[in-house]
Amino acid sequence: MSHYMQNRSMLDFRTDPSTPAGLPQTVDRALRILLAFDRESPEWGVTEISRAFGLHTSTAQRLLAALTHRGFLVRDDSSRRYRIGPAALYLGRVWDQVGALGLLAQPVLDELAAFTGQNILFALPDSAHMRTVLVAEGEHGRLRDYPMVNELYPAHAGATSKAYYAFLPFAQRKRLFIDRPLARFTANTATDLGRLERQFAQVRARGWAYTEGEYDEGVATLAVPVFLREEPYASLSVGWPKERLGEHPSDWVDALCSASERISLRLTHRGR
Amino acid sequence: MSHYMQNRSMLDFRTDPSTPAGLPQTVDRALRILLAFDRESPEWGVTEISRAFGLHTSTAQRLLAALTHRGFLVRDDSSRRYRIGPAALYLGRVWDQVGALGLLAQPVLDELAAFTGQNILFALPDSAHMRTVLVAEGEHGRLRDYPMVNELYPAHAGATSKAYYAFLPFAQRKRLFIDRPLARFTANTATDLGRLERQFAQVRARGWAYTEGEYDEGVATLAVPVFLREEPYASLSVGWPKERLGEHPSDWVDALCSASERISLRLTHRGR
DNA sequence: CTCCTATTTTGCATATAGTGGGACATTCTT
DNA sequence: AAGAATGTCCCACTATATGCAAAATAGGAG
Repeated sequence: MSHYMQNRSMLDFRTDPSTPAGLPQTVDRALRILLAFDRESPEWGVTEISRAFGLHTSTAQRLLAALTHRGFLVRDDSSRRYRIGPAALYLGRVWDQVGALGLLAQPVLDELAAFTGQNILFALPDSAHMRTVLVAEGEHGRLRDYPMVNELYPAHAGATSKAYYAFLPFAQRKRLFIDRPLARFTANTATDLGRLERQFAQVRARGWAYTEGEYDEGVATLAVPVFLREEPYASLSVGWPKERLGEHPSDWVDALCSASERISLRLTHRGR
Repeated sequence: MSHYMQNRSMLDFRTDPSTPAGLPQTVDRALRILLAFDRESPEWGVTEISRAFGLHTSTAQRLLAALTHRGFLVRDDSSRRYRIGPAALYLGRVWDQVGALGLLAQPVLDELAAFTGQNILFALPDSAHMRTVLVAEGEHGRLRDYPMVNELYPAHAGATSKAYYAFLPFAQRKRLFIDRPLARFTANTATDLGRLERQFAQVRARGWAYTEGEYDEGVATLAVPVFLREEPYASLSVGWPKERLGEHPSDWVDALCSASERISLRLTHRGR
């Protein structure tokens, strides 16, 4: 297991308490407050915020009101507590619509494609599948050979899916596979839940997934997860036609891992 | 066509230029600047921002830097222009993870369910389908009769899908239906592209969709679109078993439309 | 290549504008 | 009903964001 997965919970833009000199401190405080609304603590009162950030209640109250005025928070009038507001939905849609993910990650994929010479794939989970959202073409792999944007791969077949779903909490993964038979695509597809779970365990132990023709008969794939803070977020993979097996796949593990980490860093607004 | 669809582009939290007295103006400026990054203008320079908001370049520069420092924007060093940052992705995920949509919309659905006595459904588009994300149970409709959360309905069958897909730009809708045969679910399912497109046109003209047993044989559905700013965002519908047809469906059109509008208002941070 | 223009960045003095203290109001507890 | 905790409002003060001006950098034209 490569080293990069240890420090996923480092300091990032959410938790760093310092306001760099010269920047409007009021704005920075407001943004830090906004980022405090997460899954673990989705609701905050004025006093809680003031304590958590060492501010006067008066100040906290005004900052919360300012965030609320633009829809970043909403206030429940009966409980007087604040929650995340519709501007969060709006920003998330803008992120998608302008293809911001691509602007951040594509350069990393392109480097990988140049390094390996093979096609690179970036895929996001989508209802018990992985959906390719970014691709980079390597010199030895014409895109027609293999992946296109917006293709779907089932959760139980192929390294791309395995690298992601292996790191989902067991309860969530289980829910995906009960009541649905595991379709067989090739002779290598695991159609037995026990065997599949053992494969996932191996992927977790190694930190990467390698499959040969589990979904597409002639294709070998090497994949690693991409993390967003503590959670698996996406999957990054190299794919190549099996007959060109020459290169030893483990040669690319390090490159994939370091690319995955760079993307993670960018997605949490650390490293460039 | 009911009246509510006229004023979709009213003033909302994004465009209102006034900072209410007592609120920290710096914060409000920063948030307004952040909201200026949308699909139409995804990139801004310091001067552009300063002109658009009537600020000194110096001020604009510091506010942009503050937003960047917390990951809400990213700066392209070569062009010195700013784009939306990964904090937008983060906030969007928080919005989803804490079920903020439900907190905003569920009360409206519950009222509708009480008013109509039937089951109410709120569905979001999901790769050529509609996925139910919120339901409310009416006294005459046990949930078992009809909808559950997380069910999928194909884009070409049933009022729930029609109300949404009718308002997609033609080019986008077309892409969903080419190369895929339209599956037939019942005798009423439209499997011909021309006929389907005429149905969409009718939905647009009326502002609502009504179908009987196009997907589930025994079910009648009345649905309206929910808009987010200018774009269709979701679908809101009443469903009931056809044998209880007694009530005239058009009685519920107004209630559905006004509920849809209330949800829209909340999603753009106007009305309560 | 050099000059010119447009844009961005930095430093600093000023006064605007955010802050914290505290009083008042409200809600929840016991 | 009394007390505790939380939220809101108002005001004086000075911390802090601002505008100015100059320097630095980039881009375009000749």
